[in-house]
This record gives sequence, structure tokens and C-alpha cells, in this order.
Amino acid sequence: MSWKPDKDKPICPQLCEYICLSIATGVYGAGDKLPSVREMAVTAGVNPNTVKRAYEILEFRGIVTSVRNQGTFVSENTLIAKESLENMRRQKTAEYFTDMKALGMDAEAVKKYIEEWNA
Amino acid sequence: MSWKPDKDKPICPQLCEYICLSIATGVYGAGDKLPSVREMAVTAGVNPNTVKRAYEILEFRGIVTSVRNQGTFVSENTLIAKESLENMRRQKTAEYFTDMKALGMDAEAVKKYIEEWNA
Amino acid sequence: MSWKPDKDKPICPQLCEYICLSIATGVYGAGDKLPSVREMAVTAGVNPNTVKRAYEILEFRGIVTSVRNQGTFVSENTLIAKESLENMRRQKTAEYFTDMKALGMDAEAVKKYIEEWNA
Amino acid sequence: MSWKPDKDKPICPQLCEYICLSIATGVYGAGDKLPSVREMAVTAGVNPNTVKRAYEILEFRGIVTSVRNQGTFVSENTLIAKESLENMRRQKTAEYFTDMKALGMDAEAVKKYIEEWNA
DNA sequence: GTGGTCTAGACCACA
DNA sequence: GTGGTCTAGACCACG
Repeated sequence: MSWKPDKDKPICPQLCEYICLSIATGVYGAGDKLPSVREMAVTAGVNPNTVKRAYEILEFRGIVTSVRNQGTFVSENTLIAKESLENMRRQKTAEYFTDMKALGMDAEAVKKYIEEWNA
Repeated sequence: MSWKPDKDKPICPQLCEYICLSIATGVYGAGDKLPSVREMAVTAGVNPNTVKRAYEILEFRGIVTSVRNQGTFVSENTLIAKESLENMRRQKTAEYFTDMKALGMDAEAVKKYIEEWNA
Repeated sequence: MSWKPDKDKPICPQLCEYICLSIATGVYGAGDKLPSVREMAVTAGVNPNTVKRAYEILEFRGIVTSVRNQGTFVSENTLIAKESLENMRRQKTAEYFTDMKALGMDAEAVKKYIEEWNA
Repeated sequence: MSWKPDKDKPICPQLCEYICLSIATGVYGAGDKLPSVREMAVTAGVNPNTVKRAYEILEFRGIVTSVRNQGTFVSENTLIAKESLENMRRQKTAEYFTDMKALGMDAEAVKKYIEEWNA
């Protein structure tokens, strides 16, 4: 799994999603130490401020825990990450349906549309 | 069909979509005069500049034509509006799949997810 | 000579130019009565107000003379029309050189450019 | 090269031309960062919105690329700017010929006229 | 009253 | 500090 941010979208949420997914899939296990802000910034090719904010957001969601002078750690309960991921999926899907509705397709039509979707 | 803009998203594109859909569904026929910039601004509860911008975008796409001192008119070729609408749908769908992929679901998983979607 | 207004440009000045040219080339001779505002509006497919304004502009320039309840007449001195035409030519040409200068071409370059112009 | 907008014409297109020319002549090279919207607004003595609009137009033409929170950059392919400039020249020239035709001069006459032009 | 242009200034998320 | 979005309101030529 690699970090390929979509340049047209805000980086911070993308980074959040990426880390969250990494945790949910076990790349980082419960209690593991995440890369330091600077480290992550370098490997992700991103501004450290952005990483810092991403960590803060994840901490707010209870997915990670920051310990002063020690680093940022994955919460003991990795279930939260999984739920968070599922929430994001639901949100994006809901948004998608809303958008398609604005484009003149009701839920049924969208389902059919997706069914026949390719590429 | 009513105009209920999502407050969390840019109004201009939403307005574009709305007008485009109106044309595609025949609310405005080929050659019809659209409401004037100011008129539309009032009925949509939006700043005239925003409406003008939307009209400009639609004009660029060949969906409408603005004539100085006369008004803005639906293009003779209504097909363009329909195609434009379909393009938007495709784009949103593609984006959706990309997003879901970033959330750890491949195309197949997404299709199943959608199939079981409710609400 | 026929009246083919460029739809993308203001009609009034175009009409002025057209009438002025008609006088300069003898379509209307010195002292001749021009078509009435309404007449001209119909034949030119234009708003009567626009014709009226054009006549006013031409009168201001001394090219025609309006007589209350009688109509608009070509001035005795048609030379004025010819000079006016020449002024317009000069003005357009000067503007053209200015524009081309803004596009990075000096007078010499423009002259060469024109020399090789086709279509 | 200096920025002297013609007060009688829309500023935005003039600004576009100016920037385009700057790029075509190498003032800004491929990949270079253009002045920020606000910066350019100050140096050009123009409203930031107007600059933004110009940047948008240039972006649409593929001449520059705007990156959120980073700035606006000259496209890698500088050729586009040069072609765009040439297109503008062609367009202005074509318009000029059209105008002169409406003033009673055919292409040949115009060419002679230009040849003898001074000032 | 129409679209076209511009200014002024605000707020936003992001970096 | 960056671009992105929107509002408010002004003036213009044209019809």
C-alpha cells in the first residue's frame, strides 16, 4: 500500500484516511508508535504542519494518542479506526447519492448505474 | 424540481448542475430565454455575480448563449446539455470509486456496498 | 452593398459606419432623404431606438440633418462623410497597432505581418 | 516591458495578454511561479479578483497551472503561450480586416493603407 | 432592464 | 500567505 495523494484534493484528509486505513489493515498494530511528524512528512513528501494536523485529527477521533516528547501511538482499540473508516465510507457514499440526485438520478437509477459501471 | 443548494459546497457548480438538469429535462427548451442574471439571482437567493459566473460556465460548455442586452438563451443543441450531465455523472462516479479505493475498497467491494445501501 | 451586422459587436456604431459608407459611396446623395427611423429599423432588423441614436450620432458629426416632422437628410457637404469614414479608418488602424504592440510586435513587424496576411 | 493598460478596454484580457507575452518572451520560464494573486494585483494596480480571473483564463488555456495554497505556475509547455499569442494576433488582424471592410476597404486597399501608415 | 466589467472586502481551508 | 468562493454594490454601453 502506497501513499499517492490526489493533487487536486486537500492533502490533510487524504493523509488521515491513509493512516486510518493503515491502522485498520494492521500495518500499524495497537500500541505501535507511528513515525514522527518530521519522519512522516519526509516519507509522505508533505509539509510537517500537515502531518501534525492529521495526527491531531486522528487523536481527536480516538484513533491515536499523542504523548508529549515520546511520539504518537496507535490506540489500544483499533476497532475505532475500522469504525472511522466505515463512517467515512458511509459519508462519501451518502454524498455521492446526493450529488447524483442533483444530477437527476434517484437511488434506484444510481444503483443500476453503478452496476453497469466499468473502469 | 427545486433548487436546494448544499450549503457545504460551492454554490456556482451546483447552480450549473441545476440549470443543466433543467435544460436536459426540458424545463427550458432549445432557444428558450433563461431568466435574466438578476432574476435568477433573486429566485435562487444568490448573488447576481454567482449566477453570471454559472451562465458563463454554461456558455463555455456550449449549453447556453449570452446575447448582450437581450438575455441568455438555451443553445439550439440541447443534446450538449444532456451529454454534459452524463459527463458530470461519470466524473462524480469515478471520483467516488477513487475515494472508496483510498478507503480500502476495490471496485467489486464498492459495487456490493452500493447494492446493499439504504437511506 | 448589404447590411450584415456582426452580432458580437455593438450594433449602433456598425449602423453608423454602414450609413456613413453608403453616403460616402453615393448610395445616398447630398440632400437626399434617408429612410425614416421606423423604415430603417425594419429593413435593418434593428430596434428603432438604435436607428434613432445612430441618426443622432451622424447628425452630431454633421453628416446628416434632422428636420422635425420631415425626416433625416444627408448634408449638402458629403465630404464630411468621407472624412468621417477616413477618421474611423485611422482610429481602427491606430487601435490595431496598439493592440499588436501589446502582443509584442512593433510597427515594423506589424507591417511585415500584414504584408504576408492571407484570408 | 511594462504594464500600461488601455483605460478604455477591459483590463482582464489586457492583463492576460501581458502575462502571456511575458511568458512567451521568457520573462517567466517553464515551471516558474508567477506572482501571487495579491502581489500581482498590487504591482498591476488592479483588484485581486481581476488578477485571479486572468489567471483562471490562462489556466484554462493551459498556459499556467494554479495549485491551491502554493501559487500559480507557468505550464511546462511554454509553446502553448507562444501559440496563444499568435492566435490572438491572428484574431485581432482578422477583426481589423473585417472592420476595414465595413469601412469600404477591401484587403488589397488595407494592405496599401498599412504600408503607408505612419505614427 | 440586459449582460459586461470592475472594485472592495469578506471568509474559508489549507500549508 | 495561498488560492477559492461569495457577497455587495457600482458603473457602463446598449436596446
